[in-house]
Amino acid sequence: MTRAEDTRERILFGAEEVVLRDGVAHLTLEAAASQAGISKGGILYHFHTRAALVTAMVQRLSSSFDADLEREGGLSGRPGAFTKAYLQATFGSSGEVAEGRQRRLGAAVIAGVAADPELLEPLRERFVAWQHALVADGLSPASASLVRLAADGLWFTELLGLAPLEEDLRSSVRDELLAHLDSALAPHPAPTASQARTGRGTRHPRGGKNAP
Amino acid sequence: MTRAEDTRERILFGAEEVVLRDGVAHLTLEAAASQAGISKGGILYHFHTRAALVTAMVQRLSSSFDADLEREGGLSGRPGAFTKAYLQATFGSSGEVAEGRQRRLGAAVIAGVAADPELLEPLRERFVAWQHALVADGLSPASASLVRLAADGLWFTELLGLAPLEEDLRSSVRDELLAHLDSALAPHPAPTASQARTGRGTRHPRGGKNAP
DNA sequence: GCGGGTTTACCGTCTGGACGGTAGAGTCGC
DNA sequence: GCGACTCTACCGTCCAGACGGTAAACCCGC
Repeated sequence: MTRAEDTRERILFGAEEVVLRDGVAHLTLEAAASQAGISKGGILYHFHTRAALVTAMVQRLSSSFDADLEREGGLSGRPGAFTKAYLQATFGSSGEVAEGRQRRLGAAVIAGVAADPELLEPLRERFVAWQHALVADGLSPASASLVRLAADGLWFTELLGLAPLEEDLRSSVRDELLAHLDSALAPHPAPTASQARTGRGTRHPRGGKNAP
Repeated sequence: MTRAEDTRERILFGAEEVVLRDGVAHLTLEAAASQAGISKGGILYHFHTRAALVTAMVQRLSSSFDADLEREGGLSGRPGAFTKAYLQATFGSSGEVAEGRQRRLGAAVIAGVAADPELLEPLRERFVAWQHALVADGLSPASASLVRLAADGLWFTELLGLAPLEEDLRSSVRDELLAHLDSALAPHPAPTASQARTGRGTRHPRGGKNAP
């Protein structure tokens, strides 16, 4: 049991490694095998088909993000907590280590979409669930969705290396999103003298339903 | 000439079609060929190698977006114009038609990253240029980048079908981003009576450099 | 506590098919 | 009749998956 699960982990880890290093096109069973220090037959014992391997990679990704959300307090039930957790889980606390992990996990998506779009189905379902949680988080749906889009955008651009933001700009954006989030939490803040009201633009714009 | 360019277009169009319908894995020369109503040899006349085909798809994507930016007035030089154009070009004016086009063009990215990450190099350069233009657009770098991330996030989630926003939520978010953008343009708005001031949260947070 | 049987975990080889790319022979407009 | 364009074989390679084998781990009656 422990033995087998350990090997499984090594295989998944190795597969991610291959994708990041050589690109998805080079993710063959043999490549993943040798990366994990195992034979091709060995891989096929754990994953009956190549698609099964990729699926496992994708599932690993979404459950990892779920864990992050919980660790960031997204399930506390406090209004805005989920959105904030979504933001923090994506932007990460310390950018250095997190980035590698983000990219590592993103490799799964790349592998998934490359192999066959329908392998992303389980991931799609998770995204729908997250979107549900976001719009029902106590903020206006638009504000929560805005935060989500920005977070997803960050992840995406860093994943593909499409002009990812520099460290300091990145944290400025995060701060700005956090501020936006706070202001969206208190739409009618009974303006207390000098404390600037940051509201408006975030009064509830009709009760949005959620993603398809 | 016209004849050849026409065929070239048909090939690129067909290739996108295949990616969207069957997934990147099925984008073979033969598949693209038969989609374009041509033979494999015919394709190889126009694109000496498969990589050349994918590269052309990617270039088509970025120049198309550049055209959108210009059409949206992004090159007017007015402060904030580029950021606004970036936003509008991504969110599109009418969501129906635009979405198909977005996905169609996104197919190129998928194809690129799947085949070989380094085929995205030209696209990376474009992204860097856009990011440059954004941070130098007259708003705070963080505000401009925030808008960019949200736009990229929208594109990405719609591309992969990862819980894309519904039509009305989508436009709510766009409106909120536009409001954010306006407020970032006028950081010290000399509050004119009842007109709500939407500022703060966007005062310039140090002069961020731009992406690597 | 030992031998026979079963399961688990893995290995190495083989094959059928797909795919990128090549060679060369048309075809057709000008 | 030339050159741009397109076609039809064809080759070599690569890879997923099948398959048969092996060796250790684990029962389990006795």
